[in-house]
Amino acid sequence: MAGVEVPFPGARKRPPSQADVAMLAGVSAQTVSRVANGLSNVDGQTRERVLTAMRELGYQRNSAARALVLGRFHMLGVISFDLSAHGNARTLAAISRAAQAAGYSVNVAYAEKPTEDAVQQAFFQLTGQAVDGVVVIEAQILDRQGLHLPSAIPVVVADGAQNSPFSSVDNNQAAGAGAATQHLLDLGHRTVWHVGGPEDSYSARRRAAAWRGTLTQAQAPVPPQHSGDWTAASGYRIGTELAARDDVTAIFAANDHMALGVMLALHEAGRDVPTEVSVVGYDDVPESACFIPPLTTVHQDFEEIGRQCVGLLLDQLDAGVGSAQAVVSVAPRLVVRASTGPPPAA
Amino acid sequence: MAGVEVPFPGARKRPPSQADVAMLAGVSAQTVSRVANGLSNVDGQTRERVLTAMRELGYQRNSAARALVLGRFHMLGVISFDLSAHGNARTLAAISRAAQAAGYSVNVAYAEKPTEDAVQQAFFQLTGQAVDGVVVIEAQILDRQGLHLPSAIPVVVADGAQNSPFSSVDNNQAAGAGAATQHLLDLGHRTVWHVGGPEDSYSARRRAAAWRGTLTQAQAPVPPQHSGDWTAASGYRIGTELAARDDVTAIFAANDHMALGVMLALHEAGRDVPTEVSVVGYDDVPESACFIPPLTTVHQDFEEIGRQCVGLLLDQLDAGVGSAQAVVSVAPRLVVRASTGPPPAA
DNA sequence: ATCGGTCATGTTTGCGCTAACACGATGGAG
DNA sequence: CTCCATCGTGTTAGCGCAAACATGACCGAT
Repeated sequence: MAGVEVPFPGARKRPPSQADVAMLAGVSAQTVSRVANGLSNVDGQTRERVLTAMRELGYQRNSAARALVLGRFHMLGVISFDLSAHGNARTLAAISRAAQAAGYSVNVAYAEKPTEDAVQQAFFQLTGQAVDGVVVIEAQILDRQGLHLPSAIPVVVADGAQNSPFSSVDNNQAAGAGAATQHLLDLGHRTVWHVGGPEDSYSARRRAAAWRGTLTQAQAPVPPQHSGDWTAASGYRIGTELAARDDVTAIFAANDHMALGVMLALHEAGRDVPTEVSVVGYDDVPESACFIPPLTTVHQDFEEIGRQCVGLLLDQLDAGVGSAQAVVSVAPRLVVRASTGPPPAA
Repeated sequence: MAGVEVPFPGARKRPPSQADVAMLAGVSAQTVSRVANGLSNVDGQTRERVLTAMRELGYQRNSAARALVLGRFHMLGVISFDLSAHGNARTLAAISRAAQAAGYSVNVAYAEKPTEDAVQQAFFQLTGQAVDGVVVIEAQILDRQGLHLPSAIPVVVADGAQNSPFSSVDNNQAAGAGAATQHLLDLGHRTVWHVGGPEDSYSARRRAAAWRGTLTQAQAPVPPQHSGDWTAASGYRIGTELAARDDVTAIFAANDHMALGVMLALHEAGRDVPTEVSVVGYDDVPESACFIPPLTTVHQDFEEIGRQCVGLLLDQLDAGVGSAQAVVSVAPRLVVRASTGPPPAA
């Protein structure tokens, strides 16, 4: 009997607005706005009445109207190419969490292939959908300045090219890959073979470069590099070749899944891990501790990556887009398990 | 040197509006709107002039203003609990793809735990951020009607409870788990042991129920069920127990990662797969073909799930929220690999 | 008592867009 | 040659919100 407007099915075309709440609470719409925004200059009793009215009507701010008037959307865009890759999914989750904590939502645009066209399209989709900033996960081609950004929108690249014109956050891949290689050398291996990721991936390139650099610095011979496509199947294929060579005693794969494929190939060739061949991966996917044998690998802190991405983006938003370009590196950590050991006695 | 306005740093406070384009093209804002929406009743030459002006200014529709006036946001919300789980990440990717194809964006809300509070909060975040519909991935507690939805918003549940008040899309888990169990029985195993997922997961419950049902129907004894938490580590822990029992010759794990842990435990206990013990997983994660040995498992079509989710949501949007509740089931497929074989000769 | 200052609240305005309507020009039917 | 439908285009209004400004009540200091 009171003014309680029960939303019965089918009725109520539009959700309640500030005006509705204002009417019910007997105040002006502006006062409702002040309460909704938590401004201090509202009388305690008035605020209570407004809050009650809000609850009664189930009022929620219309974010479109709010965005329209503020010019800010409180939404971040994420462009990703392959969410079935563990690292990318984890990074997205972390970005989402960090954004949520900062009061932002995350809008995901999925680009099938990391071609320039696809990225361009994803950018349009996002800016068209009203985002305040964009994170690109594992961008491979963003160094091409050909990207025509519709407006001066902040962009942060996660695990992308380091020479890109954008701020970037990534794992210190050089440190991780270097530690992995050095670990094998320290065990006494004469050299380390590398199963790399795809050539067009900057992550893969940086891991390979660090592998090569570490070998060179240790004056170890640098074996020819093999390149897979991150999948276990490609690791298996390359592993088959490597298993056939007696002089291969240590293999560093650019990710855990390829390492898994390598180990299967070694197993089928009758070469034991780690007594005959040592294998190291990269990523520390949760199940790598249960590989046969448990895999020595490099652990990455995706949560930190996500936090940093969102942090940089919000910084740029506050400081204006022209602000300084930042490059943040997150330290990885070598996790030693049972897949590595000293080389067989020569 | 033409009128191409290059966005130089710091300049240009606000992006161009329809009015700006209209000015440049010498038409009214309404005509620009018509062109932007692809309406037919615009003269060819006029359209060209407008399009040229749009390109010159780099015009993009302001989706906030558009949403404000239309009451539609062209955005779908997705609530997810654990993106590091392979299936969830794949489902999200598929939803994103399908949504994009339908002209919708995807807003991801990450709920840490599938508690009612967290879901409620995620819902508020999404509806507050202006979405037209919501997909909940792997909801565990949505049967509680206690969920207080802010408005009559379409909701579809992917892989959640089947008795929920919402439309749902999921894998036909009964068929998949049944096929896995039957496969082992057909090979001659007297019975099949089950390593289940967490008790509060509907997916896990349904797989376990189908396993039990298949055994019962075949008049095979039903061994006690063990429950893990989807991780390889929990599979390993349970696998250690099972490996100690001589009467265990066939194990069906509720996902591939737990199967991996089980196989490691069997390996360490000196029990060979598949000659002594057969193992089947669920999910067909891409790397399961490279487990040692390659894993027999159940393949799920995540793309189809994503498509169906988006389809149902858009149907509800068009038909009104009161429309019929739909339950869609996507058929899984048993993939037989090297981890299963006949039991050892008794 | 008078004044400037503070506080709570109301009023006005416009963000960018599209639905609805208005209007003039054209064209075929009568 | 008139009439009305059609077509291309312009005009107006309002979506829900918050910034800017306006108002009036109250206060302590003079």
